[in-house]
Amino acid sequence: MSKRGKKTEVAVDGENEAAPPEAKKGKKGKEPEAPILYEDPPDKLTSKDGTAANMKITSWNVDGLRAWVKKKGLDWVREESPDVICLQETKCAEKALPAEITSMPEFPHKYWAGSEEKEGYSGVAMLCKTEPLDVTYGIGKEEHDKEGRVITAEFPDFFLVTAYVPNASRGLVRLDYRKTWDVDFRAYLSDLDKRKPLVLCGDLNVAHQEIDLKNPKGNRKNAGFTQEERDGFTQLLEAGFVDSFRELYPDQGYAYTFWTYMMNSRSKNVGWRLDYFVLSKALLPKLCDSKIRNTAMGSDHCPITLHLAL
Amino acid sequence: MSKRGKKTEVAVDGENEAAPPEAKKGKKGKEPEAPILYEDPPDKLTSKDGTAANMKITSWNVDGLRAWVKKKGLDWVREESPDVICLQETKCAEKALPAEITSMPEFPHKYWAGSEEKEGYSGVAMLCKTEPLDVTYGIGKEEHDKEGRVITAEFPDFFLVTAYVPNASRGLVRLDYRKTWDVDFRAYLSDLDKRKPLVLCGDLNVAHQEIDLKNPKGNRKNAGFTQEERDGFTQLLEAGFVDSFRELYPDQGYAYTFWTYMMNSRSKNVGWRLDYFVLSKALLPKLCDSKIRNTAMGSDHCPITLHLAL
DNA sequence: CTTTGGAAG
DNA sequence: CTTCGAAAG
Repeated sequence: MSKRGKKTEVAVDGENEAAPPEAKKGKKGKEPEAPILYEDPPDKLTSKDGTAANMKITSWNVDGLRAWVKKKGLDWVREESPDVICLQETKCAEKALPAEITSMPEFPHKYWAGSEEKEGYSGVAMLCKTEPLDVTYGIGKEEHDKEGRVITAEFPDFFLVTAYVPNASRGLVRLDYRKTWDVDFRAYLSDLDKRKPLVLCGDLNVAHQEIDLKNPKGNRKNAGFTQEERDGFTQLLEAGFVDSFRELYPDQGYAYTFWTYMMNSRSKNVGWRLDYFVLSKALLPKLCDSKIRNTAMGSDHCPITLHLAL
Repeated sequence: MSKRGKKTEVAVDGENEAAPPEAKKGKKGKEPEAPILYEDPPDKLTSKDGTAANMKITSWNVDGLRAWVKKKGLDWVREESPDVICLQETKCAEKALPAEITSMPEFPHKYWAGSEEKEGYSGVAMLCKTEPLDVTYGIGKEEHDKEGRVITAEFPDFFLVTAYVPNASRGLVRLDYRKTWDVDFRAYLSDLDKRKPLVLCGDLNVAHQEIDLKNPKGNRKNAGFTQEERDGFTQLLEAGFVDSFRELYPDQGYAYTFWTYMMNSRSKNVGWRLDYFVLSKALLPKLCDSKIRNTAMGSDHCPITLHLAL
């Protein structure tokens, strides 16, 4: 097989695709293009009916908690000062957590989930300023709950679910598993939603539509943009949920939350929107804003922040 | 087994053994002691009969060539400017060598040996200003020659052998193999010595006598100071070779070439003399000096340099 | 404590 | 490209 042929197995985020289509018009295609960056507008702190925001939630795939702490990720969190911070891909056993985070007084209530098999793989966390009514781990299915991917916290007005959805992987070797996950996870969320509206946040490992990644054409066969994964997300929305960012900014392109470390993708804004706040439709009246904090560094993902007026 | 009991498996190079015995006399043993450092005296550049040195050889266990290059190891080599530089523990396949070293014009003649099985394990190199008459790899025994441990170069007046001797390892799990190695390596050197006198340099992974490491008492059961390894070195000398440093400085203690990265051993000079220039007795009249360059940084070993007047 | 390749992303 | 644990020292 030729080198070019093999390329379909990895994400198409290279040099040639750095410039957006518009910028290429009438150009030789060789000179450097100014990357189109998405500038997160000022936070809107009221809901549609004018109620003031009183709940701020941040989600960040940190790609290794220990490295991220060293890169001053916690300083950014302190500055952002959300009521809840949800972290994905902590890659850290609870006993190996740095004291900087386990002793953080701003968040007295801390919850950790890690992979039971592979150390340093997957893992999510939720840190809260106020204590949840209840906290549970996983989605209630043995086959999915050994990799530390989901924490659910119950608050008076909503469930908060943070998730690190399984990556379909190079060569899509785990796409079949991902499809099973998507079905079961959706069932889990639908059940929760019957009890109380919910907020789902985290790295959902899918770019939903073409607008949600820089290179839709080249990535149709790649993990994160297969038809199966996109359909999974569509089905989630059809089950009564909304993509809060897309709800508020239906036509906003170049708004990504992940850039591969390879090929200087971030500096060229060759990225993907993989991180979401997905809300039960019942929470839509409470939605104030859904932000992409793409200037925050420390991971290959950037944080996202949600404002609710409960 | 208790934690204390387990401690016999690893080298005793800790805090408690930092201070040399003399310094402890009449002290509580708690206050910090000034470490006794060995200061390498100025190089002597003539042999016993007054002939000027004309061959300079340096040997350095670099503990990972690529990291060592990044830490400016090559700058030190350029400054030292030996006729031959021998490197051990390169941990680098030939195809992965940094251009900084493969293109180094000071040494037009470069020879590499790497582990055939495990990538990034073991490996030695020899870089020469003048071309050797012949270069061979290994010691002519299949069972020993798959780990890239020996290069032999023939020069007009001597063979130069550089070696990275197998570590007996934690728990001495490889001590049996080491004993076999010692026998076969000694036979190899004896055979060579029949043809032409030789210089053996490298990490011989043994501290010969108590004077050759900071904590002889605690390390009798540890790799590098077992009776078996020490006897192996004694037998090598009995086969007609001399430890050039010890020959010139019979009573010099605190002269080490290796300090574990653990427990700040180097700053306390808690070390071992593991790197040697061993000479055929016939070369003794040519010996000018045998140096320990313990200010050179970039590895857990320091370089050593030999001056000969051929 | 530090290096390396390997899995994973 | 970067994270991590593993093996090795």
